[in-house]
Amino acid sequence: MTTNTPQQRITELQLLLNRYGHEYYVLDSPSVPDAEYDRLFRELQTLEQQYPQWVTLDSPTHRVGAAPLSAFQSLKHKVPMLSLSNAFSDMQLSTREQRHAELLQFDERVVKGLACNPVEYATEPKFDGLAISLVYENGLLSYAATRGDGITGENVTENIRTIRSIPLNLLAAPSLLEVRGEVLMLKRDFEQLNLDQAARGEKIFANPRNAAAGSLRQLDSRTTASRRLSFFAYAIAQVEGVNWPSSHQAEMDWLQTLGFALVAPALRPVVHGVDGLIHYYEHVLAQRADLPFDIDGVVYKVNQRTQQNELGFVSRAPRWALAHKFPAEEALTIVEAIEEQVGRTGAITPVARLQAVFVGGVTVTNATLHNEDEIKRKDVRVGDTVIVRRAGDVIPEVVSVVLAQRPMQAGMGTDLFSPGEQPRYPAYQLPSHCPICHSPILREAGEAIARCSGGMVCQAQRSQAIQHFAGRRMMDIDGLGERYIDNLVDLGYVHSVADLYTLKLHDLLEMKRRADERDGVTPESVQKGQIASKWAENLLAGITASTQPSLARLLFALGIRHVGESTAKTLADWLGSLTLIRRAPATLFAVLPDIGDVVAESLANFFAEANNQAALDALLQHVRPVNEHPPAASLLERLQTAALLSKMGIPRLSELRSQQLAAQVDDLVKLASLERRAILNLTLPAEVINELADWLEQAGNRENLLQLAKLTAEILSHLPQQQQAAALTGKTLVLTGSLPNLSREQAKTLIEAAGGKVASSVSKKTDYVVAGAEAGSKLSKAEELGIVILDETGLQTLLATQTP
DNA sequence: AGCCCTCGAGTTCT
DNA sequence: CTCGAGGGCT
Repeated sequence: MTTNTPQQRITELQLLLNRYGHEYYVLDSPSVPDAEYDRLFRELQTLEQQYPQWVTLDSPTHRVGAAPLSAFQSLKHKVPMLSLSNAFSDMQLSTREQRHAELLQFDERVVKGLACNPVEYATEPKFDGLAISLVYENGLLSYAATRGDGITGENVTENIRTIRSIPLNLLAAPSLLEVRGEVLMLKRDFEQLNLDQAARGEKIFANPRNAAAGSLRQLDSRTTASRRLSFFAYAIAQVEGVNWPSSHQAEMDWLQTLGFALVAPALRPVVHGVDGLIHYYEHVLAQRADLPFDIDGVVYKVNQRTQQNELGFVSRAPRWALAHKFPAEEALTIVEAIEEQVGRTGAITPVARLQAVFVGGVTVTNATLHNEDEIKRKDVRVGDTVIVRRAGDVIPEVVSVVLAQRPMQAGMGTDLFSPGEQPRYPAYQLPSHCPICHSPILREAGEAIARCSGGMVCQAQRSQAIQHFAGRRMMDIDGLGERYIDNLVDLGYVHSVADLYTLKLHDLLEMKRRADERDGVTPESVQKGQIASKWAENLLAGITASTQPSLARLLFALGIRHVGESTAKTLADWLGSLTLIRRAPATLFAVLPDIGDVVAESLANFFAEANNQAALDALLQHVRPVNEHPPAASLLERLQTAALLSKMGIPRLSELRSQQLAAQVDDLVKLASLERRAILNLTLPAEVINELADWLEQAGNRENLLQLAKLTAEILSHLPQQQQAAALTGKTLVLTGSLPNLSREQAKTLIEAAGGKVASSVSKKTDYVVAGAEAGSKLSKAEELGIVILDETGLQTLLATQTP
């Protein structure tokens, strides 16, 4: 061996070890014995310790992990990690057409969209692991992130570095490359890990997926390094510096030459037409158990990129790809009881308590039965043997009852009970009264869900209202978990959300002590007391930290029916202040975008309730929304008399007629004060006039109109004086494809800030379409309709233009 | 009147 | 994640 400088030797060892590692972990064909690898590895470690100045980021020694983090940082994806549409095959059905109905539909849509048959599809197994995005800059792994919600993930770079089958530097280096793939644990590594864990008396993982997730979520990457994780690439999200390969298959082949691990080519063939897809599905399903890793289905992608672009996206999923899931694993168990849960809105949900059964990788003991009709349809009874599965691989569900195994019923000659006795296995009956507060349970006509009528009288609803209030997306009160809320409510320390803000340290400690006593938990020692007081201090800090929410969060936190995160934001953005919102009539709410009659009524009803107003007053003693502002300038056009009139629910008053009417009585006050005679003189079709006159004479309508008029005048007077319209006031834009520098969210925020509206689909009313890379069908539609199409620069220019 | 999409609400387990 | 309901558009 030639002797050279330590620096040269370090580089040499790094290259060698990276090559051997690649052979071992990616190609699965090592060219040197493990002992030789270990020897070189130790030599490199020693040298690097002596000469830390020559250690590089991509050194294989970095794979042993770095110092622990205190938390993962969140990281915004440059290109969102989309999800795929799902299809299932119903194995119960006999003909191929019935079994694969959803798959056939997919192919049909693709064929139609491309005018090409048969279409060339790239296939691959659908790994049951964790989706990860890897970003390489000039060939070096610069960061790695989890999928998260698809927009924002967590920075797990340190942990990812320890995965041997992920190259730290690429064999050829585009200036930028973002690769998507799945981190998972091979079955054999999972089994070995559990053996090791058991030997050390540590926790056993339920399945490879959980083991992989648990390992990747370690804050101490040295732990991750000790677990054997694998990575398989399946997509490219960004490339710069070289041409983007022209097909999915070419992308994959290229990734392989760069050093990424892929599944064996036989498992990812390119097939033709729907027959090819079905054949591939059956083929993979048959060998599922023999694969070295868990999969939960297969994925089909239109192979040619030009065709992918042609098909584009529907909302968040590409139209050119489909995840075809295998039927979920099913298991038999017994229904031990059916109990009712009471939700935040009083919704009564029957839940089956099941004899514990292992299915789909976890032990299931509960399964929702959704509602009364669902139970009736499936006829689930206590004592029944049922088939359960994890729907969408997450939520357990009762598929059906095995009637043949239902214990014998009355009159069937059973020895279970004597003649004349009630049948022991009666059909399920929804209780008439709430199990918690005993208020009547009511079910509105046409609704699937029955609700407890107790409102805030019901302790279940009260404590869940508080839980909702404290939630992360609402007031975000740290340290206030479900159990503590229940205790605080049960023991009478908290009756409504405002009470949270007057809690004192000694209240919390006393509550804790009483709860422990009640539950028969004896406080063991002083130490335990310290833990409790630590918890109490944290909670108080969390409560204090929540006193300055945004208006939208506060509105969402109130838990008004039909008002979620997005509606709360609409209200906050358009109306701007709680003072206005809490006394607005339904019609004003209904004027806002995406708020119709039902939501508007729900809001008005909430604020019409004296108790709610009082609770809100109490809350405002402690909490102040920080970002209240005057109503949005663009509210003006929505408040024009004609717009309001068409929202008033006056029979026969269409939008057009509303405009005609508004032209004659330009103000609601005037209209409200008109005598019947005067109305009859208006120039509108006779039947409209009559209906209008009748409507005005009906109880309350005239008053409503006046109230609305007064409020409108008041709002108008609060609107910002400078009628300098923002650049995009009243314009509707549609975004399609991905923009080079702006995420969808950012673009949307900018457009809205300029007074524009972002719609999801192109129609005649669309003013501009902003198209980026991989723009889909929305672009072609825009072209058809002759709508102005902008790129990102065009959008920026437009935003910068101030129309007077 | 009917279709498509988005939003809200409910749920399980680690 | 999934269902159902509400809202907006054709």
